[in-house]
Amino acid sequence: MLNLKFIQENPELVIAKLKKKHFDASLIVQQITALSAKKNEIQATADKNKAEMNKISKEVGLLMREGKKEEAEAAKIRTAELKDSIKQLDEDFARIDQEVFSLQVLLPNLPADIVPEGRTPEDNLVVKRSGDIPVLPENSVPHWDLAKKYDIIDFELGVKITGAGFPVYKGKGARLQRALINFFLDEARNSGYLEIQPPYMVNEDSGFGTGQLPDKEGQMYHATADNLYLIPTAEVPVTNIYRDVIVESKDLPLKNTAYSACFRREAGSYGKDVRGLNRLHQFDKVEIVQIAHPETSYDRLDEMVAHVTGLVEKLELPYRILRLCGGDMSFTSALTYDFEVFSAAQEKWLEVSSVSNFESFQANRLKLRYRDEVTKKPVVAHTLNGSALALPRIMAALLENNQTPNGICIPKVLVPYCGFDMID
RNA sequence: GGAGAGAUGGGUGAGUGGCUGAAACCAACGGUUUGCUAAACCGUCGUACGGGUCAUUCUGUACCGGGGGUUCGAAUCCCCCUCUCUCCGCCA
Repeated sequence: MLNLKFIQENPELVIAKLKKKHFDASLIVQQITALSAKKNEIQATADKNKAEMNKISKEVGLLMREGKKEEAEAAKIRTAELKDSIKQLDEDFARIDQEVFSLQVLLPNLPADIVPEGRTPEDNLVVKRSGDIPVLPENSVPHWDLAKKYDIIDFELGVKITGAGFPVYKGKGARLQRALINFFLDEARNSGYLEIQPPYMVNEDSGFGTGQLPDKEGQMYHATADNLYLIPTAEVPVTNIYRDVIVESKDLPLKNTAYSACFRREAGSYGKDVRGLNRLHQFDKVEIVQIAHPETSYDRLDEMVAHVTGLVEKLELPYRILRLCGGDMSFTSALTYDFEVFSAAQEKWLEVSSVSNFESFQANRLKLRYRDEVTKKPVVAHTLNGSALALPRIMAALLENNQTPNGICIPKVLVPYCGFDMID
């Protein structure tokens, strides 16, 4: 969420910047500034009353000790009135504070200046495109047919055991998954990321910290008996490591990576987009997360984009990098680059990574700060994260693009991880 | 699942109604001393929100797991919740 003081001091700027996200913030901002002013006024009065109350209490204590009981009783007379007033003011304050907060969380993050104008995915800016679209042999088929042909992924079996969107990987399919996970984790470690193995279930506080709660609970699986949520991405548990933490400035940037299974309800998804591996309820992903100094967070973003670029290039997949336009960005992001690989049999680009700088938007909620080296005061840090990478669509593109009449070729870089160079 | 104990600042840990935003020690930071390191000594050493000078400062309030209550006054007493630990049971 946006910082309250920032909204109060820059209402016009907030409204203007959010126009790029096609979000009309004028009413909310106006309500926030009006309520905040009222809130401050109430606090001033309440604090004054509390100060007087504290003073009286102290006096009563002294008088009692001196045995001046009557004077003490006299001093008490005023407290009843003050007490009522304080109670009322505190209630008003809490109510308005809650109102301000619930308005505050409605405001999306401000897009960075270089975010392109636009509303739909068509308006995203292609900043890079690399790799040749493969020419597939005759009778080439999409990955779901390949999965069946070589018996490496069984979608029907997943339906039997759990339901749609929970595939069962078998044999070389399972081994290829495992190879990809290890490859991605090793690459991240070589780029300086600390490997983390996080919990797959999180509590409400964590869901709130990264912004899944309160509004996006419909996208998470909820274990109601224990009130825990299955993670939709490792971003949630990993970023929450730093919830309510003040880190040392010299320790920035903090770089973490984690593999996890990810669970998404994907309520409302349907049609050809969900065919095969294109959209699943459970999938594997290696995530990279950085906690950065505000002044250098965009350098860190570039570094993360370069890291992901290295991955898709080593996998020899044709890819493009998009800078998302204002209308296609997530609520929480200030700048996002999407990576898409070309899936040659489906003949379409598939999103395999999304790398974002959230600036202080997440950190505000998380209360994640660093201590400034000069002022020694806590300052809100910047958070960034990206997929590096999500497996299913990588798998889809690898299977489709590398199919030959004799089987599916494994990219060289994965052969040592797989222990085979061909699925046949 | 059953029984018991507990939750205090970065850590250990004192504190059972006012002089406690909180002892002491450790860690950290700054300094003195020193050829260097160490030791010793001195000092600093919470967060949030608000108000005034808006520059370094000054000041009010809140916070001792969370919420509520008693009281002029609560870390301290009462109630509820959450979590942690120990023992027993079960178990990868």
